Order: sequence, then C-alpha cells, then structure tokens
Amino acid sequence: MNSRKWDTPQPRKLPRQTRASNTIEAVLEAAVQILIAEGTRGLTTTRVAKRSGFAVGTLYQYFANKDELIDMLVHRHLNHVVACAQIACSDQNGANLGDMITAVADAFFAANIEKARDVRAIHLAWMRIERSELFCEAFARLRDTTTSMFASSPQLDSVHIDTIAHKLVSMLIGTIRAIFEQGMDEALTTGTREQIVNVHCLYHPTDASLDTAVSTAH
Amino acid sequence: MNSRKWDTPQPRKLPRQTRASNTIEAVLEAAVQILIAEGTRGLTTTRVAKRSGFAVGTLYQYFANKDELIDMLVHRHLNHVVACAQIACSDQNGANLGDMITAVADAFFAANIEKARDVRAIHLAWMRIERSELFCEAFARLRDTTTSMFASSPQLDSVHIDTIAHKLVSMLIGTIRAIFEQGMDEALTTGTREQIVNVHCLYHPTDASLDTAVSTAH
Amino acid sequence: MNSRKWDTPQPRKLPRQTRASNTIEAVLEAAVQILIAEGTRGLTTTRVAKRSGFAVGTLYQYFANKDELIDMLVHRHLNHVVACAQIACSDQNGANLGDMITAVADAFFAANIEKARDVRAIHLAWMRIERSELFCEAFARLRDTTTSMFASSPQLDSVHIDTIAHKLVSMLIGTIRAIFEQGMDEALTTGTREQIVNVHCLYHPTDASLDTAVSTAH
Amino acid sequence: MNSRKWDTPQPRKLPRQTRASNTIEAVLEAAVQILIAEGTRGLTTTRVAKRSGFAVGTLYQYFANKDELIDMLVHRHLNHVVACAQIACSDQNGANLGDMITAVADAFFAANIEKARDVRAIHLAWMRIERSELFCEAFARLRDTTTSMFASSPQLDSVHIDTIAHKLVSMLIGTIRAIFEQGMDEALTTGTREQIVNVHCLYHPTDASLDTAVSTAH
DNA sequence: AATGAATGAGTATTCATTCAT
DNA sequence: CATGAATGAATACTCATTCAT
Repeated sequence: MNSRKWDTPQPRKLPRQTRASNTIEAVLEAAVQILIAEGTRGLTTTRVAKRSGFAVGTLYQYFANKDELIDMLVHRHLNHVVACAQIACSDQNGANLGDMITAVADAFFAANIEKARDVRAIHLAWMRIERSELFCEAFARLRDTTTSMFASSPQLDSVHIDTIAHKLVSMLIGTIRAIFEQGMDEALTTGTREQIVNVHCLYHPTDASLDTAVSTAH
Repeated sequence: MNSRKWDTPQPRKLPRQTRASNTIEAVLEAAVQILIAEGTRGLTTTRVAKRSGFAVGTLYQYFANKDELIDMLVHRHLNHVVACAQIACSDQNGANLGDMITAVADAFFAANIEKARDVRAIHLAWMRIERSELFCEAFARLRDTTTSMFASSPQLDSVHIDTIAHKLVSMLIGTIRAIFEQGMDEALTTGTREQIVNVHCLYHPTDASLDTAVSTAH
Repeated sequence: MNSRKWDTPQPRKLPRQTRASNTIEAVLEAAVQILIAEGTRGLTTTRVAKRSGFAVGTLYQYFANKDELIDMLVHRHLNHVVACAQIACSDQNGANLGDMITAVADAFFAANIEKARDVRAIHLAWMRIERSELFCEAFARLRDTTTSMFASSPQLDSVHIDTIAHKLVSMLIGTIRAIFEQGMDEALTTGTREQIVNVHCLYHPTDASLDTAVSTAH
Repeated sequence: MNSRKWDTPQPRKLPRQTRASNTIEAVLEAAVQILIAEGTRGLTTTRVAKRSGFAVGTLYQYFANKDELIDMLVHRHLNHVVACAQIACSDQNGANLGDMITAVADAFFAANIEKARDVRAIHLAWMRIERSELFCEAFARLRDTTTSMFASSPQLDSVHIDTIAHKLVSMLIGTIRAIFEQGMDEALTTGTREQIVNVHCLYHPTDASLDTAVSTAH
C-alpha cells in the first residue's frame, strides 16, 4: 500500500541524475534566454543563475567556469546539427548527387531552423569565447560525413568529391551564419537553399539536371 | 615680420585638426595592433592609450567612450571598402554583366585584402559591440550601388537586378567573413572568387559565358 | 531470532561510538593528508570530506564547523606530546637535574618526531585559526609539569626552578617549531638538543651536576 | 611674487612620486592596522583599501595582487632589520667576540622592538602567503653578514665561525618569533638576550668554566 | 545517521571613466 | 589640451554551511 517506496527498485541513482540534469538544463536554458534578451553583455554568471532559479554556487557545481558553460551550449547545438546531417547522409547512400545534396542541405537547415532560438544565442555567445576549434571540428565532421556519402555515388569521379563536399559544407555553414547574423528574411533563406543545390550541380556538367537547375533558378 | 602667424589665413584650426587626427590615428592604430596581438579580451582603454603613446584621458578627448572607438574602427573600414566598390561600379557603367560582377568582386576583395590586418581586428572588435546596424548599413549601400550599376546594363531585365545584386553582395561579404574567420587558405579564396563570378552568370542562361563557367569550374 | 540487536547488552551506544570515532579519525587523517599535500589553501571542508570517504554533511555531524576540526587536530597532537613529557617527568622524580632535562627533552622530541607528519600539518593549520590559546595552554601544562619535576630535585634552589622550567619548555617548543618550519637539517637538530641540555646547566654553574650533564649529553 | 610656481624647479616628477609613495604607505599602514585589529581573516583587499582611504582600484595600481601586498610588508621589515644588523656588524669590525655578539643581538632586537606593531602584523600575514623564501633569504643575508664580521676577529679560529654565526642568527630569529607569537613578557625578553650572549661565549674556550661544555659541543 | 545538491554571502580582481593638476 | 592617479561598480568564482531526502 504505502507503495511508492517499494515499487521503484532503483530510487537512489535516478533522482540524483534527474536533479542534476534538470539543473544543467535549467542553467543552459537561462543562458539562452539571457543571450537572446540581453546580448552577450548581459550574460553574467549571477544573472544566469538567478534566471535559472538556482544559486551561483549551483551553477559552478556543474560548470567549471563561464566559458565551459558557453562551450557546452555551442557543443550541444553543433552535435545536434551534425547528427541530423549524418542521418540524412546515411539515408542517401547510393542515391544520385542531386538528391544527396538536397537531403543534406535540408537536414542541415531543418536542424538549425528547428532550434533557431538556440542558434541565435550561440551566435552571440560564440564571440566571447575565442575558440573556433569547436566550429572547425564540427565543420570537419560534417565534411567527412558528406565526403563518404558522395563516395557511395557512382556519378562522381573521385577527383571532385573532396572539393564538392568542402564547398557544400562551407556554404551550409556560411548560410546559417548569414541568416542568424544578418537576420536575412525567410525568402532569402529559401533562395539560398536552391542556390546551394544548383551550384553543386555545376560540378557535374554532363548531368541533365543542370539545365533544370538553371531554368528553375529564376 | 613675425610673419608666419599672419600669413596663413586659418592657422589656429589646421594645426589642431592635424594634431587631433594624428591622435585619433594613433589610437585607432593602437587598437588594431592590440586586437590582433591580444584579442578582444586585451582591448582595454588603458592599454590602447598606452600603446598609442597618449594618456587615457587624451583618448577620452577624442572618443566619447570605448564603444565609439570601436565603432569608428568598423566604420572606417566599411566606408573604405564601400568606396572602393563604388568606384569600380562607376567605372563599369554600361559594361556587360560579367565584367561588372568581376570588377566589383575584385575591387571588394582588393580593398579587404589590402587592409587584411584591419579586417581581422575589426572582426574581433565586431563581437564586443553589438551593433549590426553598421554592417547592415554598409551592406545596403553596397547593394544599392551594385543595383544601379546593373541598371545601366541593357543585358539585364529589371526583374533580376535586385536579386542578383543582393546575392552578389551577400556572397562578397560572406566570403570575406569566412576568409578572416575560418582562415581559409589562398587557394580556396581564389576558388571562391571564381565561383562568385560564375554563379551569377547562371542568372543569364542564354549568355554564352555559362559554358565557359562550367568548364573552368573544375 | 533477528537476534543481534538483543544479544549484546549495549548495542546501540558502542557501535555508534566506534563508528563515530572511525569517522572522526578518517576525517582528521584526511585533513592531515590534505594539509601536507596542498597546504592551508587546499583545506576545504568538501575536500576533506571527499578524501575521508564521507559526505560533507557527515563531517558536520561530528564537527560543529571547520575551525573545530582544526582545533581538534591541534589539540590531539599537543595532548599527546604533553602526555609523553609528563610520563618522562614522573619517571624522573628525584633524579638529578641533568637526567631530568635530558629525559624531558628526549621525550618531547621523540613524541614530535614520531608524528612528524602531523606536526607539519598542524603547523600549517595553525595559521588559519587564530587561537594561540591552544598552544599557550599546552605550553603552560608542560611548564607546570616540568616545574614540579624540578621541585622534586634537592639540587635546585627554588629560585631558579621557574626560570629554568620556562626556558627549557620554550626552547623545546621553539626548536620543534624551527625544525618543522625552516626544515633544519638533522645535524642541526642534534646540535640543538645538546645545546638545550647544556644551556640549562649554565644556570647552575657551580653545581657539580654540570659535569654529569655534559657527560650524559652524548 | 606669485612665487610658489617658480620657486620649485622640478614640480612635475616629485608630486607624482610623492602621491604614489603616499598611497603605498597608506595602504601598507592600513594593512598593518587591520592585521593587528582583526587578524588575518579580516585582511581583505576591500577593507584595506577602505581603511587606507583609497579605492580598491587604487590599491591594485600599486600591488599586483593581495599576496604581493603582504610580500611587500614582509620584505620591508626584513630589509630594515637586516640593514640594522649589518650596520652593527660593520661597526664591530675587529672588535672582540663578546662585543660583536652583543652588538648584533642588540641591533637586531632594537630594530624589531622599534617596529613591534609591524612585526606583529607581519607575523600574522606571514601565514597566509606560503613563501618562506623571504624569511630564508633574510636569514641567509644575516648569517653572511655575521660570518664576515666574525672573520674580522683574530680571536676566532675559522673552524667555528660558520657554526657560531648560524646559531646566533637562528637564535635571534627564533627569539623574535617566540616573542611576537607567544607574547612573552619583557622580562623574558631580556633574559633571552642575556642567554644569547652567554651561549655564544661557549664558543670561546679561553673561559675556564666552560672547557668541558665546549669540548662536547662539537 | 548519511548524503550531497543547493545556498549565497563574501573575495579578489578588472576596467571604463572622471577630474584635479 | 594632456595627464594618469583615483574611482568603484561590476564580475567571476569560492567555500562553509544547511537541509530535504
């Protein structure tokens, strides 16, 4: 009857785990909110703590220092985006070039749009820490994934794979950056997506799709 | 006799002006040096003053506050770049589309490469102040200039002018940003330049240059 | 059946006692280890708790606060040393002056050397709490014990007893402090011991015991 | 007539110098006061600043950090004491051993007693920073000075000079420490002084009463 | 009793800005 | 105009202590 105690077999670990992850979540969410609402300048540990509903000390129980907090913010998002792109890639193994590019681009954009708020926050946070490694590493992972996907396509001669992968990925990232930095409007976003798809078709001039790409461009 | 003072019509103002601009120049230069050498975190008013050879107080005689100093840094460069682009544009009035694009792109890149050190510094400074207006405004001016240049071309139907101008400018800016942020290597840079030129040719599919573009792409 | 509880007569108290003292022991030992390894600055309650294998909360079940923990550390050692000296004193009742001094000094040094690690730790801890009472009190006890030992000697006229006792004890303590603070080398230590024995004989120069003292010294 | 401006030839450098050293003086004095009044625990940069009558920022214009402030406190005093001892030493060149020892000991004690308040403060501060180098270095300087003074005496065979110097200096320091740490009373102090002088006479074997003692001492 | 997450007052330190000289 | 000492609000981070579980 006074059951709860007996029903759950492993009550010890889970609460801790949950409490901790709740706290972390709350802190990160608070950081995002503040970044969006007040910009980088407003992002002080005290304010993050206060908004998260926890004390400063608690924040420091989970993050060694402010930079690490921001790092985690960046990391989380980049990992998410890369993961989404990787799934899209593996779904397209053996498909034709156009589909591949479209799929990756769409997955990439979707992952970013879906967490638009975080992306904006990350972009702001990004500046304070001066560690582009995080971005570079994510960039590399994305490029590698894309490269191996392209490798599964009989359409592409191996000479171009690397170049195309590099271009694709840098355009994807560049676009995202532009969107959230300069606040381009949706329309532009869509246009950019098409452009990305088209541009890469240039690298396969024998493909019939080139004509289509060009004609749909305007 | 003790002539000099009376010979020149405006003796009081000019020297001051000169002194002032010397000071401003020295301060801005110091800021650039520090930004490059020590990053955003090292950019303190005291340090800028010391490196400039003036006292902090003097710095505040010419800049209302730190942000204004950075603003001026950004402004100066953006104005320079836009001015260069504008000259290129006016030189191409009535030329054909390909030449126009090439000219603007080249002028734009040249202006940035020429002051590469400043661009790097500005990119770092950029982060601390959160005023994208400056960039947006420069972006707009560049786009307008390009648009009116395009308008002088009989090749382009007015429907596409806006789109192409926008694309061109955003690609230019995006590229510059990428170069200085991710440190892309020269080779890539060159590739990007070609890409820019080519991509825009897509918008004029009937033009013979498309084929060339494609064939030079690889 | 579920016997254990009922079989032993005082089951509740003893286990606790034992557990308690185990905990206390573990905590104090942890404090010593940390003091030696990381210095005063590293001595935080959390760290002591963690190293002791218990939780912070548990630590606070046995010590009202951090200072009390350090107090206990100091107390324990001082009590030990004084106790050793007292035993030596009572063993020397009625002996001659030289033997008395030698015995106390040796007992004192032995007790400190034996727990050299603790002494070092205590010295570091000593600084944070500002309660010289502890030391003063131990000093007084030591002096009193020594005084009454000397009083049992027919050799000494009462005039000098207090002075000699005071000197002896302060030299003992001073020496220990010097050894652990300045890390004097063994040779010096030995020299000091001899000096202590000799110096005190100075106060009774005409006394025949001087010779004895000197000869027993090595 | 409106003279002041013209009377003083070098008005620029001095005011600065004076202002600066005044500030430093005020800050150090404030630190001493606080240490004496409130102990090590009360010594916070903010409080020191407040009591000195300056702002925290000013404090940090002269001391890189809290530890450096304390360092300077310690340094200043040690330098003073060593300097006093050195003067005493040079005054005794060629004198006899007894006078030498007496002179150094007296100079040493005088220098400490004279600044008793500082010494107390330093003793408290001493503990927070864990840099015995300062003391060791002062100790070494004192010993070297004493050694060379002894070397000027024809009375002493070179074998003993080092030992005596070392003993003398370590007793001096030990005594001072004891006085200010355990708060020994004046009477004791005097006694100690005599003891120091006497002890070292042991090393002067011409004294009849001490032959035995001396021979066992080494 | 034991736990360890949460607390938050307290501390060192920085840096944009002012102002008396 | 120039100076640079002085300012002090703001910030990151610590750690002794509590308390719900």
